[in-house]
Amino acid sequence: MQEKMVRTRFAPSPTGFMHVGNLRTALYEYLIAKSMGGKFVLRIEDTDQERLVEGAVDIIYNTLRQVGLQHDEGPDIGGEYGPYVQSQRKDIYLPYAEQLVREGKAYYCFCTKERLESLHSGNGEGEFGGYDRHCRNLPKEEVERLLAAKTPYVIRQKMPIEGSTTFEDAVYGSITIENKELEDQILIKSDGYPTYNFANVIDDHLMHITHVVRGCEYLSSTPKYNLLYQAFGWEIPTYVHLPLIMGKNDDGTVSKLSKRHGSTGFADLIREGYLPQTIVNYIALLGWCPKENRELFTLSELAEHFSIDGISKSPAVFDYDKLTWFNGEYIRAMSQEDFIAAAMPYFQQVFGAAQLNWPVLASILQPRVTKFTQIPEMIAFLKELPDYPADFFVNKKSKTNLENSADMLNAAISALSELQEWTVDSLHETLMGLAQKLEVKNGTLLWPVRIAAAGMLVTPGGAIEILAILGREESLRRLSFGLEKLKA
RNA sequence: GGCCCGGUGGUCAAGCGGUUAAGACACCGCCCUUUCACGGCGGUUUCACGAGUUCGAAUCUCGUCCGGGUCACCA
Repeated sequence: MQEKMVRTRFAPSPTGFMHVGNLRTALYEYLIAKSMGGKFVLRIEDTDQERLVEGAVDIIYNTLRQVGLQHDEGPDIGGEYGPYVQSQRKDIYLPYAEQLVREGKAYYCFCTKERLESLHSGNGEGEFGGYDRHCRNLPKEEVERLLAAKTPYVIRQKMPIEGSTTFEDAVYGSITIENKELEDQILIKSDGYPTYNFANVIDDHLMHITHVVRGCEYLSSTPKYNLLYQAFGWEIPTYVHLPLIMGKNDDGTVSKLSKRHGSTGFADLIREGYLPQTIVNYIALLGWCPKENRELFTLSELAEHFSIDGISKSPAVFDYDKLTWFNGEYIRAMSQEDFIAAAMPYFQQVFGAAQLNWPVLASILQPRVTKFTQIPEMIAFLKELPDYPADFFVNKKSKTNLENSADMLNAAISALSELQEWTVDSLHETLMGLAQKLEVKNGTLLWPVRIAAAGMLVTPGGAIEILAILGREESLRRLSFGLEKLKA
């Protein structure tokens, strides 16, 4: 019993933008292949010569590399079934279309765009506005005459007029569509390039793709694919249609995720401070659920646990809150070295080239940050003391008021002035010892110290860490300044 | 509008004829605590509706409603 090697393909068009929906499709294609020991193929679909975008292919490579979706075959690394760029395969498609013409399964169509447009506008809304099959039964001599006269043409597939077509989808089950709903679709465009649908079928067959994985917006065109496979007598692949990713609109409704819902491009999310592995983990769970009750997965763990029967049928709303939670989880799981390295650009945004006690700064930030982009705002107070009112010193729970805050600050300043070493440990020891000596609760001493050191009610980290980062000189300056404020 | 596909809390979702209807995010409360966060504990909130099948339905069937997708010489 030898199973056929599973092969999936990611077939993006180089549009210059990697939508998370596309990325999720790529992810599932990768996971389906890898979970079954198969191969994942990258194919660039650039048959639309009018929409070519400079550098767009590099964006595809970069994105796949950042998230770790390493393909086994593709334009950059080659493979047995290349080339892997459709524009380089241009000559492959026409002979297949001509074969269908010879066999009476397709035909030349000479209709002008103008005529086709009039067809669409002719009947009112709601009517089936498809092609009227004007050229389907043109006399042979007429076809030859028009061809000889170099009349521009397209090649269309003859759809059955009667009956219905049924196909199986691994997610949605058995789906039947009446053939009369199907238009005689164009296979070869007048510029000689194949249409997306046609090239897709030819390439998938030639590249031995076993699982055709794509968004379920293709569900209703799948019968056309099937009919094409049948016309050639080719084996039909396993279809895996994925539920759509939706975005929430302002009015509470949902629709296919698009730019108006916020950042929907991979690059946008990265720019906003999300980690590549966060994005992978989150979108893996949008439309798929593991057998066990668990949410945190690395890419290789996903490949281990993925299975098609866990794919959901219903559309999923993209939730930025949950994505942010995932990001926080990944940030907290980082080693301190990695965290510092990743946060350094944001540190430098505030401090320039200055050197601070990065480990202490990291220790207070890492459990609090959910996106790296939050960092500059969170640490700005360390660079410059904000203006703050004296009543910040008053806190009921810590039992502080204007009078005892001044006392606390006074005591703290004299104790800290004596301090030899300026570290978290020595500061901790000194201030805790002082509170004990003064017979006040820790909060009574530390609240005013923190307020004077930070100038803010809410800070990342406590008084001790903040003093440690500030250093002796700046700390004492800020504490004295606070004391002045209380005396005034 | 035709056709296709969906519908379990605000969101992601488990569930495949018998469950007190998991879990996560978000939200609220408590604890921890020098603020916030982290962590711990607890809580509010769900099977779209109506028939039918069945001893028994979130699970099966039909209808209704709602939502989405699709109807190109785009991919």
